[in-house]
Amino acid sequence: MKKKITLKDIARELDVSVSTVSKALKNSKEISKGTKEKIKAFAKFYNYRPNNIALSLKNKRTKNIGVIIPDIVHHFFTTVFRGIEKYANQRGYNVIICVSDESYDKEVINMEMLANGSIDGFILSLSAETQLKNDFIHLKELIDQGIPIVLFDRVTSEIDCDKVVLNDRHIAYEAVEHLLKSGRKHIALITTDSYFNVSESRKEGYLYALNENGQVVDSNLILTLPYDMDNDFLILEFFQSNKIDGVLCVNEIFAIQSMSVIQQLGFTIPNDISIIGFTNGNLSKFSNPRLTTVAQHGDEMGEKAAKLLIDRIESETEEADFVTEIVKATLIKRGSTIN
Amino acid sequence: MKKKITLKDIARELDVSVSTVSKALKNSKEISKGTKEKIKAFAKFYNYRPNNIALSLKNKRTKNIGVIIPDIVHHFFTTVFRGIEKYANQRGYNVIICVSDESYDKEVINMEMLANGSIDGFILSLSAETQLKNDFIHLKELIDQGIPIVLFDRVTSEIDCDKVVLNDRHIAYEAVEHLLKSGRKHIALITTDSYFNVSESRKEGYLYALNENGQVVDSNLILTLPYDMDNDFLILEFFQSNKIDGVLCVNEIFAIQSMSVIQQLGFTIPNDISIIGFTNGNLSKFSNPRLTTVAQHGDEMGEKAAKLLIDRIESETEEADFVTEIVKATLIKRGSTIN
DNA sequence: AAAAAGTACGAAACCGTTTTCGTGTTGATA
DNA sequence: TATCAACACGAAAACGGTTTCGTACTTTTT
Repeated sequence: MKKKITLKDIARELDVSVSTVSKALKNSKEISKGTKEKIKAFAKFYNYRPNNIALSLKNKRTKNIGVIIPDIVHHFFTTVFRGIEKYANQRGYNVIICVSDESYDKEVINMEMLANGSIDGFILSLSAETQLKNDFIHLKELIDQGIPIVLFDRVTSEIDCDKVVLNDRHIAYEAVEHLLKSGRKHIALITTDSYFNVSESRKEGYLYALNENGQVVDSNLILTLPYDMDNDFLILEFFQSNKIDGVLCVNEIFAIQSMSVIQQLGFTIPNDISIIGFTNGNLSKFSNPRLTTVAQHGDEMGEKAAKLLIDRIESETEEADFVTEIVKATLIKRGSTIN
Repeated sequence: MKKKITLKDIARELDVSVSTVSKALKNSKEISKGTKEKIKAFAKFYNYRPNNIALSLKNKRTKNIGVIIPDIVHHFFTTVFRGIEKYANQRGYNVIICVSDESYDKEVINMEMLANGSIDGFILSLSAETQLKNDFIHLKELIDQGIPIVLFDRVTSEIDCDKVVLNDRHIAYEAVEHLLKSGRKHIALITTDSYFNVSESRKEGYLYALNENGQVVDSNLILTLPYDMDNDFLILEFFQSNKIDGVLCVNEIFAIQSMSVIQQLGFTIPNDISIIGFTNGNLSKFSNPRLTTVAQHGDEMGEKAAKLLIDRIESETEEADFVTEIVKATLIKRGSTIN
C-alpha cells in the first residue's frame, strides 16, 4: 500500500525544509534552480498531490458547492443538476448534493450539515414543505453568516439573493395561445396546489391568455391535483364531466396521464383534444402521439445558477447587487397539438 | 454579518484555554461542572458548531463519499443514487457526485480530484468508455493508496473490491420464460454493444432460457443497437423483416421505441407481440399498454453499496474479504405481456 | 505532618498546507 | 575592508480543531 505522500515526507527525504518544498513546487523564485528541479522530480516520481483538506483549512475555501434539491428521481432536477455539475467542474469545483425529499426538516438539517465549512455556497430549489410553511429562517441565517445562496425554479421573494427562474407565466401564455390559434375553445388547466410558485405563475399565464383573447374563464376547467399522487380517477372524472378540447398541464406526468385517460374515453389526440405539457423528458419524447411540451432548459438554468454562485464566491469586492436571471422556455410543438 | 464562532473565540471570551473549551463541549470529566455549564451555555447561545474541515484534517476522515456515475439524467442511476444518499446521510456522510459522461478521461479526472483528501471512499459504475478500453489502472492506484471502492451494476472482474450487481442473467431468463409460458415462439432480443457487462449477462439469460426450453436460437432475432442513439429505423426494419411474437429489451427506451414501432406496423400489444423491458421508470409505468418490465431496485443497490463502503471505511480491523452482493430483480407483469 | 491521590485546568503537539519574516552566506560596492 | 544587496533557504505562525501530558492546588490517607 502506497500511502499518499506529503510535503513533510519530501522534505525529510531530500533533507530540506517543508517551506522550501512548498515554494519549489509553486515555482517560487526564492528557491534555486537546482533545488527546484530536484524537488519537482521527486514530487513527480512519487505522484505528490496537495491535500485538499489542508488547503481548504488554510484558504477558507473548499471549492465545493452544495446543491439541495427536493427530488433526484425527476427529469427536470437532474437536468439542472447536470448543468450545475458541468459548469462547476469547469471552474474546479465539486458538487455535494443533498435531497430534501420535499421536507422542511431535511432541508434544514442538510444545509446545516454542509454549512459548517464543507461548502462555499449553496444552490437550492425549495422543498414543497418549505414553500408551504413559508419559513425561511434557515436561509436567512446562512446568508447572515456570509454564505452565498442561489435559488432556482422554486424561489421565494422573502429571500434576497441571486435567483434563476423560468419565464413560467409567459410560456404558459404562449402555450395557451398556441391552442387558441388552432381553434380550441374550451381549454383546461391541470395544475398542482398553488403553494408552488411555478404552478401559480403558469396559472397566471393561462388566465391571462384566455382574457387577452376574449375567452371567459370557466373555473370548472381548472383541475388542481395533489402533488405526486395517483390521481387517475380525478382526471377521468374531469374529462368526463367537462367539455374540453385543449389542455395545458403543469408537468409531464399529468400530461401523460391525461393523454391516457383521453384515449381511454375514445377521443383522439390532437383532433378531439390537444395537449401541452411541461418538461421535455422521455415521457414527452416517446409518448404516442409525441407530446407538445415546454422545454425548461434545465441545463441552462443549472449553468446560470452555478455561474452566479461561483462568481459571487470568488468576487473580492463585497456585495454586487443580487440578480434574478430568467431562462426562456421553449414550446416544442409535436403531435399532441395541431400546428 | 455574524461570522462563525470558533473554539478560540469562546476561550478568549470566557478567559479559559482552547483545550478546556474543547473538553467541556465534549463533556470531559476533566472539567468541573461549573465551567462546563458556563462554556456550554455560551456555545449554545452563539450557536457554535465545529468546523468540518478542521475535523477532517485532524481525524483524516472527511465523512464524504464520492459517487461517480456515467449519467445523471437516467432513471436507474438516479434511483441508485437516491439509495446511496439516503443511507449515507443516516450514517452522517455526505455525498459528492461527479458525472463521467461515459468518458474514461472524465472518470479519471474526477476520481483524482476527489482522491486527494476530499472523500473517504468511492462508489462507482464504470463509464462505457472505460469498459470498452478495459483499462482500470486509475482504480487500482486508488485501491493501492488504501481508498476503498465499491463498484455497482457496471462492474469488472479485473478489480478486486466490493461490488453490488443485479442478477441480470437470471432475471432475463425469467423474463424469457414468462414469454414462453404464454405461448410465444419467436422471441427477439434487443440489446446494446456487448462491452456492457450487464447487456452481456442479459443476453446469456435470454439464450439460456431458449435452450432450456428447446427453442432454437435464431441470431437474426438478436438486434444490437448502439447506445443512446436514434435507432427508430433499425428497429422498424427489424420488426418488418422478422417474424417475432415476443421481445426482451435490455432497457426502457428500446422497449418503448419498439412498442411504438410495433403499433405503427399495425400489430397489437400484447396479442400479436409481447414486450418486456428493463428499468421500471416512468416510461414503463405510463406507456400504453403499461410495460411489463424488470425492476432493478436501484434504491436497494444504492443502499447496499453505501453500506458496504461505509462499513469498510469504518472498520478498524484491516481487510475483511471483498464481497459481491447480488440484488434480486423483480419482473413486474403488466399489460405488454399476456399473464 | 508528610506522602499520596485526585481535581481542574493549560501548554503544546499534531493534522498538511501557505506565507511571512528572519538569517547566514556570497559577491559587489564604496 | 567595512557595508550592503542579493540569494537561498529555514523557522514559525496560522487555519480550527483534538488529545496527550504536565502541573498547581486541594483533599485524602497514613
